[in-house]
Amino acid sequence: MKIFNTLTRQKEEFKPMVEGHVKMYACGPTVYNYFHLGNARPFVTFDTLRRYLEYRGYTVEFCQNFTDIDDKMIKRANEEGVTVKDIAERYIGEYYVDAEGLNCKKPTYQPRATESMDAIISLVQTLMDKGIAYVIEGDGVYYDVTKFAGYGKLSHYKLEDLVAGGGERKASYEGKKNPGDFAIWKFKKEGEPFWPSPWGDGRPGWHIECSAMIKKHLGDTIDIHGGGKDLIFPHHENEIAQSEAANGCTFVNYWMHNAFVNVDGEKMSKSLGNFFTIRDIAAHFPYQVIRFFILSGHYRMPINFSDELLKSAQNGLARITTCVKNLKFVIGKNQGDGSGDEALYAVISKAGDEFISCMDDDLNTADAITAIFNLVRETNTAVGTGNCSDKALKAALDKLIELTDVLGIETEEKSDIPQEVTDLVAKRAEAKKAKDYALADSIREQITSLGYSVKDTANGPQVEKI
RNA sequence: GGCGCCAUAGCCAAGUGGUAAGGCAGAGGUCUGCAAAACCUUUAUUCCCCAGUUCAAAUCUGGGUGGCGCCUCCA
Repeated sequence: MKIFNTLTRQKEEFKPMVEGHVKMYACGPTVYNYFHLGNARPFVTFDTLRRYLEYRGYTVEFCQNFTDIDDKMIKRANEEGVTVKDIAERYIGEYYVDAEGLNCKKPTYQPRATESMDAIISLVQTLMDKGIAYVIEGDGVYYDVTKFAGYGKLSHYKLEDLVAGGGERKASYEGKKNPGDFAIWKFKKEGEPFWPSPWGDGRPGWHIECSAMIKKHLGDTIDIHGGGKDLIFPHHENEIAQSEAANGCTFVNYWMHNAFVNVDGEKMSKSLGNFFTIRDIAAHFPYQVIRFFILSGHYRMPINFSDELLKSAQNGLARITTCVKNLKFVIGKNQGDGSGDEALYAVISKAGDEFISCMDDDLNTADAITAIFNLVRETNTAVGTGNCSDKALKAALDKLIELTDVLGIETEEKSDIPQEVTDLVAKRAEAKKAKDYALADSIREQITSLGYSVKDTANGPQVEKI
């Protein structure tokens, strides 16, 4: 598999440290609110990567954190007059509602910053011991970026440029040795939660959390680290600085960054106020459609969000799910002689190969979906000609479910048809047989009003929940 | 000012040196009592513009134009 590595800015052959085993980390949410579509993109992307690696036989240790202590958490808690912990508990709960809706598998480890204080303090201590961090009285513990030679290697920013300040930069220089220095421990302020530390009560800086949690759960060096592009600098650059300076070894072998979700061509973000939460979108479109929409473009390309595009994704996904439904319906009823089996098996095998080669190419889900669509079309044709055996059709069905499952797209339906509906379907079939179409149509209306649809096929009436 | 990304049909979107995938929407047709689903046909002599390299470029190089992002919390 090839992965585009932000560090080298090229696609590289992916080789995990230990054969057959992958350690990966993705930055999780700051739990002060519902998450929006832009936030969802990395969750879905890296969940898909994880699923694909597992599909290819790797054992994956996947860690995704919860940032449950930071300025926004505190602000939110103060606004509502509750504790930071209350806010965290609430939005971690809400996170799971949406993440599960989007069919993101639970990561192997989901550490919370507030439950990782030992690891965080220990890492700060190491940086202090090595003379890389320093204390600013009444402020916090800071990282001296000039003490790490590799600073800037991920973002490809030069320290001079950062120091020069590039016009827009408004970093406070007060007390800091260099403008690029950043807080790894912030001393407590009135009304803020704090934890004891050797340098004074306080709370961790944002960047140190990830470094500490990665070290604790995955080790000093990991295979893959992912996140949104906007985290490259300063967040991930700082993680490298902290971890490599402290541990004395390579921190991450492959850095992956997804592009943004745009609205009218502009980045969806909380500060611009042009964001749509997953919860809101889910009120209009099924979660599966949202996931499918995210995966319909390559993760390093920006995608635009609009109602029209979601609708288009919904129609496209329906093509796949309809195919699965139709297959399930026809298998067992079909009288095919098997003369088309060989051709169908070839199509199934080809689709599987194509899917893998697309995904191997830097997780090209857009192309992988094309492989699925090709399988759908060929399968529909096979069903239409009616010359395939149940066994071959079942193989097509299995392959469709297998491939969509790698993408985290559910095609399985669990709804049972109530007896009442089944009876009506039978009644309608009789009416049709008697050519009493008026009655047949009125029964269909009854079925529809009960929330089901019935369509006539060569293999009899097919019922499904609307 | 520094660093970087993007520009392909009505819309979305792959392809990144070998002669334009796929999806949505539209049109026509087949099937069907009707409906639904499905299938077939159809929609870019051409990939923002200009120049160059090459037998060959949407793909490489240079220069434009337009849009976006990071450098500050941000997925």
